[in-house]
Amino acid sequence: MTTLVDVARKANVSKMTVSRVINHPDKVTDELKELVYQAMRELDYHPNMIARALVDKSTRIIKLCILEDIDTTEPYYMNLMIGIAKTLDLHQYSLQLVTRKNFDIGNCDGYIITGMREQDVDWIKNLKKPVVLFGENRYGFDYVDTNNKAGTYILSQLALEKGYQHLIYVGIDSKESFEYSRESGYLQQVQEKRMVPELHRFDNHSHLAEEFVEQNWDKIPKNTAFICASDRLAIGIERGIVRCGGKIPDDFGVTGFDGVFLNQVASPKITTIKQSIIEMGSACGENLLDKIESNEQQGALVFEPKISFGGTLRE
Amino acid sequence: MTTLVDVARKANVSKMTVSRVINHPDKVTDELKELVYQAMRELDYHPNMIARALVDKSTRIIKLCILEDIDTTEPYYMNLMIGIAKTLDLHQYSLQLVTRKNFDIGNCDGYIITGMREQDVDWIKNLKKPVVLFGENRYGFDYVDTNNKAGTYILSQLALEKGYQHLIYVGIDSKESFEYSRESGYLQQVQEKRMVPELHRFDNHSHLAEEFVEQNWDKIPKNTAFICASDRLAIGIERGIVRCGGKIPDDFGVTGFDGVFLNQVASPKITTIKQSIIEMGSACGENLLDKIESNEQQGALVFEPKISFGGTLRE
DNA sequence: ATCTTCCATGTTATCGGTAACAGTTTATTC
DNA sequence: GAATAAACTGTTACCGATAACATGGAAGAT
Repeated sequence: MTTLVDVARKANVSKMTVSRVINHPDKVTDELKELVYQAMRELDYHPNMIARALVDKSTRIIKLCILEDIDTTEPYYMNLMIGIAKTLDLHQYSLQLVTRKNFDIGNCDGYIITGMREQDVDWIKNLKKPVVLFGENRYGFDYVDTNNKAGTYILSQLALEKGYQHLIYVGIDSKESFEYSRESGYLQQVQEKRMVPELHRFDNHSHLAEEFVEQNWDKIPKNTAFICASDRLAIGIERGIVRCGGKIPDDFGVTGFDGVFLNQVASPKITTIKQSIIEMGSACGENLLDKIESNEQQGALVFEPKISFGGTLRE
Repeated sequence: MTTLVDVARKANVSKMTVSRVINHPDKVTDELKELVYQAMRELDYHPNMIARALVDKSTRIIKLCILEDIDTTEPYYMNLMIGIAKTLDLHQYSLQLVTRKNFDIGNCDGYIITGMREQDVDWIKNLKKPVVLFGENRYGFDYVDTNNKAGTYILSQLALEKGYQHLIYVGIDSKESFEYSRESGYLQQVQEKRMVPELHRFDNHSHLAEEFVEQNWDKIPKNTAFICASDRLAIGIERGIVRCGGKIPDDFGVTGFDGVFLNQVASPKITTIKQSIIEMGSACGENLLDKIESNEQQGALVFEPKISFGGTLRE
């Protein structure tokens, strides 16, 4: 492996000059810089990150901590990791997957945390390394997320444009920030149109939504669209309607949120918000690395939602 | 952060002695060792992996390279990563997720490769760091996998015990080693019972298996069990049988292989081989780390298959 | 023309460990 | 009991980089 010294020898300069060419190129004359660059090229030199890390007491490790139960069937986290890993690789950082349990084993330069709930706030506040959350929050932590409010807002709008006359919101029964945002997107749309909002909340299981439809079938008028906070709930609603003999999308509309896996087994497919988790993961990594290098708050990174058209809203 | 020198000072020895207590404890007297251990405890000392890595030119990075298309809906790779990460964490290694494209960016101490095909063999042979494959192979590479042959063998056996009188094997149309093994497990069972084998092969898509059943429905006698090389194919067979009016499990049996995701949406659930990918991932990590530290071939690690009972074979 | 000041470069020490060698003590041998 | 081997422990150099300080020469000030 070629080292700084090899390059220095070849370029006839001290190794410090080489180091400077890499880290503070403005402090070296163009002439020498050219020599050094050439030597680096000829020797195919790549700085040894380990040595550098030893000096500046860094680790070049980023820990990804998934606080939710990850034993799910969703490719969500896989995509997230792929996205993060992609960025980190480019900057020669490596990704370490940890759980709350082995969180403190080994050092790192920063954290990406996802699935944060209220109870985790203090813990996160006390972390001594930069943190970026994946998922919006209202505690001032930097984060990356889809614009949740805009998502339900535009889906509600679309449903109304398609002529559905009642909009029922089916939310997740949790106090997480994204849920509030999704609710408020629906509410805003409904209020702008001077309609009466109707909200229901369940744990995020399709069968609960399905039961809800079955038990309230007689009270649900035709021409209703359900704006759901997740694809999972949307699938449940869809199944409930089908089972009760309702016609989708002619008499009833359904929209979801997520666009990851479940959408692929539903029939017809749910019209939903598509989130490019990979892309968002990349952004997450970049945000964190910027933060590490600049030591400054980077702010939130919000992705504008895109509708993924399925067959659960009229054409 | 406490260092070797801090510990040495506290224990009144040289830092070399502390280093030896950690790496070659047999070369230090018990008396000093005790002193050092105590100092380490009191100071909560943890060796700096970066410094160590600088000396022995290691990186403490393991690259996981997934050669197949990972944009699937299976949680398979997620589980694999969780398993690997678990072990690596314990040994203060970190996991880097790479694709063939960015494979060479940055150094590492070893590779875990999955999804290898014939065309990758030469490339893998030329890698200069230890490699463990996830998935069996016949090129002499160390690997971790389920005992594929035993899997179809015991499923075939089970089907026969349940009284099905014909066994049809539905395989994946590929030349990968695991497929050969699964075929041979079926074949061995069938031959032991002096039955006539019947094999069909398709790309690993459920609809192909489904079409096969529909097109050959009249030729398939009652009391047949289908031994499938994947859950995906099994689901297709199941759907085909249901669509043609066949009764599962009374008149027809179906078994799969994998037990990861698809099993959860099938109705009835497929009787299949359950693979604990997480556990296998851990084993993979351990195997590789042993190899790195001992510099010796570790051999294959084969997990014995376990049947996951669904509703596609008679009670 | 001499004294600063500034800028580009080189030298030294350091990060936290480990290997190789040196020195010291204890045990073994004849 | 002196010579020699064996067993510990300490010293020094080094891994590959960077920061802080030292040096030397050119430009600017007086």
